[in-house]
Amino acid sequence: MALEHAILVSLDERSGSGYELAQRFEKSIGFFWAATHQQIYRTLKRMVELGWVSCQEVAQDGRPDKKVYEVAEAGREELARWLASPGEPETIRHELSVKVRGASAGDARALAGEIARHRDLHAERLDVYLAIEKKDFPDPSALSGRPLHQYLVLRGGIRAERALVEWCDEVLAALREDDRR
Amino acid sequence: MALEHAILVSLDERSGSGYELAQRFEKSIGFFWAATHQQIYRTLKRMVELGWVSCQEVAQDGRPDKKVYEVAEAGREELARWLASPGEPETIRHELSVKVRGASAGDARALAGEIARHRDLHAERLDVYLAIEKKDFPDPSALSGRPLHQYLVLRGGIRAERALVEWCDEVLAALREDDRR
DNA sequence: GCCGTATATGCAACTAGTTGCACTGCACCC
DNA sequence: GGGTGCAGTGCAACTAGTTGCATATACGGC
Repeated sequence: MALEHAILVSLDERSGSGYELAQRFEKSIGFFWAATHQQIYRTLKRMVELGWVSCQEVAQDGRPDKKVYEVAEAGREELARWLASPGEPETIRHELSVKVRGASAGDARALAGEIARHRDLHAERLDVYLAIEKKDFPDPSALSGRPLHQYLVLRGGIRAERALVEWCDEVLAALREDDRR
Repeated sequence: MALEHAILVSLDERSGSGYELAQRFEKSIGFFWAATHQQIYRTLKRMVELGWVSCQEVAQDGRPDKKVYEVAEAGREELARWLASPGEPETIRHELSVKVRGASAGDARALAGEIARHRDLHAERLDVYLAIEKKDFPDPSALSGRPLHQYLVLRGGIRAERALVEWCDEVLAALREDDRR
């Protein structure tokens, strides 16, 4: 499992509470590793037991107390070990492809609507990524170390979303053409 | 869940046993929806209970008996309903991106080796897809209906693998450059 | 005072997916 | 007659992920 490791990576960048982590998984880390707050809280608990992170309760005024987590020495070791260890390529589960493949069993027009919807969702995501690229990484060739790594991951997101948008367009064009005949 | 639907799509193309389905998930459907034989057998059982597929035991000579599954009327209806119904975009879980983002916490050289390995895996997959494209779809503009849909899904695989190979190359070049400085 | 929203954490029950193993039948080879 | 390997089905136990709900503090608006 990699959720532990995704959390280690995030806490290594900056210590924080479960709540803060959940927000990062909403808007940054979550772009390439999705997780709900439930998963995060449960996993943090386990990681404390493993000694990978340490936990400190912090009282706040105007807000409920929070538990701030920090990567421990054992966590840093585990992270380094995991980074270098071979992993399987992802198991692919792409629902939209299943739908396209099954198109003959249903209404091709309705399916085209669904694909157009996904096309727009991916185009939106792509725009978000491109905006981040422009704002946070105006001069990529000057990057080094951590910011470089963050930039490279963003580049992966851009490539993936762009590929999806283009594929949706290809599918839509082909379905339209097939419909005309 | 979409495994039921992936199975419906596959059985709609051609009826078959759990074993045959498991093989298709290894080499064709599995390119975009992964499933083990365990999942398939369990799900087929459930689908019989739901009335989505019918099952017939077939004696074979020289081999153990098998159960051949076929899409039932209710299954066809369910498939048509599902095709037109909106689905969420996939929850992304891309381990390699997590590793790149965490690169600063470990040995960048070792990580580069891991990325190169994945690059080759994706390049291999890409070659497989391109070979299928060349062999099974020599004239894409003439395609229609089911073969067209199959071709379009293959095109998605090609685009995705190509994007991954190119991203790995970009990451490797950037890490090398950063290492030199 | 009540409602909505944001911060903050968590249990319980469920669904989905993985891993390891077990069994049968038969063919083929040494 | 013993091993290997493919075809074929399946249970049991586990890990991972989802969903619905519960709880508490506190700020601001009506």
